[in-house]
Order: sequence, then C-alpha cells, then structure tokens
Amino acid sequence: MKTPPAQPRLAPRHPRPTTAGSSPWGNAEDRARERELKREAVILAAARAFRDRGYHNTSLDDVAAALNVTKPTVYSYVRSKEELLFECFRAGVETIRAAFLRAEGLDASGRERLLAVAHGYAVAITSEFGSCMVRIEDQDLSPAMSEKIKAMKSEIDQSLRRLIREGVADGSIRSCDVKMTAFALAGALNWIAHWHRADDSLLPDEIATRLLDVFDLGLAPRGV
Amino acid sequence: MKTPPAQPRLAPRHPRPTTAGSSPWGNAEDRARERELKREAVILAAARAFRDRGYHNTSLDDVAAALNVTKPTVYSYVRSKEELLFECFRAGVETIRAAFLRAEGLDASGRERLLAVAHGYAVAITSEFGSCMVRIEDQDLSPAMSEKIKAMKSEIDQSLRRLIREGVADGSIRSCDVKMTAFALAGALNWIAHWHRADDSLLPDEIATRLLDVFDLGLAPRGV
DNA sequence: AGCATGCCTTACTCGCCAGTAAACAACCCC
DNA sequence: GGGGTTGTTTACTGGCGAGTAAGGCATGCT
Repeated sequence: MKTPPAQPRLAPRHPRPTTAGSSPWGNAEDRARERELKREAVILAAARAFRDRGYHNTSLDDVAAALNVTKPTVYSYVRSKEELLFECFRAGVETIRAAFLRAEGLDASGRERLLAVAHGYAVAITSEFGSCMVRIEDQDLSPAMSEKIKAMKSEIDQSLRRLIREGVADGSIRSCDVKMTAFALAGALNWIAHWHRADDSLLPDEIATRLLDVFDLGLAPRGV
Repeated sequence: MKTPPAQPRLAPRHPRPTTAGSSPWGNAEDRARERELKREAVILAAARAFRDRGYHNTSLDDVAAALNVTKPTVYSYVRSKEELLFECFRAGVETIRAAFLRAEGLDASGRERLLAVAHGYAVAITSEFGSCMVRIEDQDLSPAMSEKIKAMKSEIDQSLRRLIREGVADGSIRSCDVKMTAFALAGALNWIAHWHRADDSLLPDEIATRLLDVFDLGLAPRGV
C-alpha cells in the first residue's frame, strides 16, 4: 500500500505571508518564522511518537509520516535523531524550569513554595514534552549529549533540594533527609508519566493536588 | 581484535556432578540442574546488561560476551530476546511479591504493613532484577507479552491500594485519595532504579528507611 | 572401539532504519 | 522566461543485530 501522492502537507507549500507587503525582507522574515514553526512541529510530532511508542521503536519515517512528509524533510529541520530527542528533552525541562521561576518569586514559606513548584512540575509532566523527557535514558545518547542532559537533570534536583533546605530553615518543613526526600518527591512526580493518559478522568491540576497531599502532610512539622 | 579462542567458559564443560554416583539417572538429573543454573546465569547477565546499557542498546552478542560464550549458546537457553526481557521482569516481580507475602502475614496495623511492604519493595528495586524490571516499557514487547506484564504490574498496584484501604479502615492511615497515594508511593519507590548505583554510600535498608520517612508521617492520622 | 547425545562454535541470512545523493518543483527577482 | 534559492521528493547505501544452519568436539553408554 503506497502513500497517496496528494496528501495535505505540514502546511500549504507557501501560504500567504502574514505581513501582506511585498517588501523583500518581509518575505525573508516570514520564511524564517515559518521555518521555525515547522521545526517546532517536527519536534512536537517526535515527542508524541517517542512518548507513545518509545524512542527506539520510533523511526524517523514514522515521525515524518505523522506530519505527512518524508524523512529527508525531517532531516532538513534537525541534524539527527539524537538531536530530535535532545530537543524534546529541552522542551520538557523548559516547562519545569518555568514552574520553578514562578514559584521562587512567591512570597511564601519554603514548604508552600516547594509544593507550588511540585504542582507545576506535575502538570508539566502530563504534557507531551514532560512525559517524553522523563522516559529519556541517558544511555541512549552520545556521551556529549548525555553529559548535557545529566547536567540539566542535576540542576532540577539541586533546586528541589535547595527549596527543601529553605523550608527546613524557616521551620515550615520538619527536619528530614533532604536528598532522599527530594528523590521521593521527584520519583512520585516523574512517575506520573508512566501511568497518566491524555484521556484521564482527572485534570492535571487535580492529579497534582491529590498526589501531593501525602507530601504536604508528610513534610509539615508535627502538630500543624 | 578477536576473542581469544581459549577463554574460561560459563562453567567447565562438564564439572564433576554433585551426586558422585555413576547411576544413569543421577547424571541426567545433574545435567538438568546444570542447565537450569546456566539458564539463570544467562538471565542474570541479561538483567545486568539491560540495566546498565538499556534493552535496545544491548545485543545478545553483548550478553553472550559477558558470559564468555557466543550468541547461539544464549539461544539454546532462551527462545528470543523478548523472552529474556520477560524473564528479567518476572524475576523482579517475584522479589516484590515476596515482600508482599512477608508483610501481609504480619500482625500489625495497615500502615505498618504498608510500610513493611514498601521497605521490601525498595530493597528489591536496588537489585539487578528490580531495577531492570522498572525500566521495562511494555511498548518494547509483543502484544501478548505486554498484556502479561501489564497484568503483573496491575496486581502490584492493586495490592498496594488494598493495603492503603485497610489502613484507612483500621484508622492507622488518614483518609486520602487511595489511587493517587498508591501512585505516589510506587513512583517514589520505582524511581530508586533511576538514581541508585551499586556503589551507593547508603545500604538499601537505609535508603528505604529514609525515603519512606515522608510517607510514614504523611499517611499517619493527624496528631499521632 | 564406535555410535549417540548435548553443547557450543563459525559462518552465514535477512530485515530494518539512520542517514545521504540527486533530482524535481515552486517561488522570487531581474 | 532564465537563474538562483528553498523545500521536498524518490531512490539509494551501509551497518547493525536478531535469529539460524550446520558442523565439531567432548562425554557417555554399549
């Protein structure tokens, strides 16, 4: 069975540019933006495929097919399959980093900030990029990429630990083994990627709240 | 670089049988046991390789090389790479099931039994089979195997939930969302496989205790 | 001795898939 | 309407690795 030759494309070949003028740079700009949009679409399609079928069970032909294009087209937006995986990872980390930035600006106790971060973290994991990111094993990447990824993971881990320490310092978190507590929290959060389905009956927000309930009470000082 | 031809084998070709007699069945028996031992060695070597390098990055040539044999030898003990993966999974589940059986016989509150199970679970995850088991994605298996594995995972999940419900019923666990709490606990435990190294400074027992500390307090009724 | 039986080896096949070469089509400006 | 540019296609290559065929070598039985 062959692919029918006239299928809808990723986007119409050269859609009407948004800046209606016919100025030369206008078009160059538009093309650059267009290209960037397509690149993002490729990365998103890859993330979905990696999440659904796993990195190794996904060929770039699959990714291309999901976008109604062919493999060499995909290669015109990314250098390699590995780069594609890395971009998925980066996008996932970005959403989590955003959760940290949001919560760290809060004027609240360490525990409250920690739980706010965890909440955003949980929601991020339910997204395409989040769940794809969690599944990535650094053994699948070249040493160079592997180092980069480990560094990013470590950054998140350290931020979690810092928040816990701050909570202990301000008395909003009882004294505990900081490292192990961070691992427990990260594990509970990351694991969401392994059971959550897009058609889950609970909204990401509700999931986060109920999941974090144990931690809320488990971290609070006694008698609070 | 070629493998030197005269390397030590998985075991000496035909080591002195344990039952010293020369009776005909004695030898047949010994051979069967020998074969079983070798099969287990193959599975263990595979588990280590899968854990260290990942399923897809491990060829059966690698597994064979780790045992100083060649690939067809491996194939004389297992039918396929998939079967090998499945056996690793089964071995992992077995150790966890054992933890359940041990704890369910205990004469203690629901919370205490839950934490005893979780403790055994955590220790199991630090073993070769445990960590290998956690990393297995069912997308890597044929539909038939995938179903079996999902069933076993589900059995563990249901047992956890049952223990939590029993704890709530006997008052040793505060009321909570049972499903989400089970997921949080399982996540924290399974995630151990992603950060634990064999040369960790903490013993598995200590890891379990410190990791479960949050859950201990987070599950207890208020004011206890 | 000589046949049978397991076990393990060397030496393949065959399919899949990452990555590439080269042609082809649309658009743009002159 | 030709020449450059950009985006996409068809049609390949090359390697890796799962799985197999067939032979060899030790042991053990008669």
